[in-house]
Amino acid sequence: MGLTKREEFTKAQNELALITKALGHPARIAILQFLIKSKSCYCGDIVDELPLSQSTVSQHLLELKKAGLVKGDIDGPSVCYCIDEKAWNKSLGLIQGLFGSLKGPTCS
Amino acid sequence: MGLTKREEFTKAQNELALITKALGHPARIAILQFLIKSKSCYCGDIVDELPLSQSTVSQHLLELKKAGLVKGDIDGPSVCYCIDEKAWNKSLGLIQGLFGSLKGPTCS
DNA sequence: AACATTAATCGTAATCTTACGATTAATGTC
DNA sequence: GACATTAATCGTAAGATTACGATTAATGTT
Repeated sequence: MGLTKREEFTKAQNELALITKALGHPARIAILQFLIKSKSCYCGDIVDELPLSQSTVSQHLLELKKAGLVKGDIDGPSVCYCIDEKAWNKSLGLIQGLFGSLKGPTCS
Repeated sequence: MGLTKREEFTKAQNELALITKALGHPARIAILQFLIKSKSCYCGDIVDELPLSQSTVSQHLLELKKAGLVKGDIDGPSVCYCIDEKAWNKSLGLIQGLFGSLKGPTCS
């Protein structure tokens, strides 16, 4: 065992889980907050800000990229990481869809 | 290595990550959706609905409980699992706080 | 061309997660 | 009290995640 039964769940469930999973680490929250507050950013700037090594930050950025939250534009020898605004808004929509589907108490 | 450096991040970052991490598995999304759509629910009902064993569902429910999204009220030999509405709304607020902090493009 | 800078990737180790079956604990029913 | 039902917990196996240092690849600078 030890492997998630993704194929047993719906595409929508997997999609939402992929996004929230990417958000499920404090370092990745910190990276996103940094990208938002300091505008356009290089991996090196994030490494300077966070208590993690360059390779670890690079790995977290890859997670965020796989979830679609972030995109990286090559800029010379650097890569400029930015929030993918379209995906960002869509992701919030998916999350709000889940939270908003609760209308009243689920039990009394 | 192999262990998240939680203490290096803020309490708020860890709190948000705990919630999103709990949401980061399709089975747990499915469980929450089931609790919402079918109102008050027992673990056994969830087991019948999902392609997972009783012990695995129990484990996922524990994850959701640790994140505070769900609470379990003992009802005879059963446990009635419900969305913790207060925590639910607070969680959405935290997530919206992150998403809403993006005002414009992070890079051009 | 030689060198510096930047970030991805590789290799590795520790730990966590996911999943299951089996067992146990708690409650209710006969 | 014996038995059934419900769900937690235990034990275990496979695999994923987190983290690091070292290396590599790509680009820019001298």
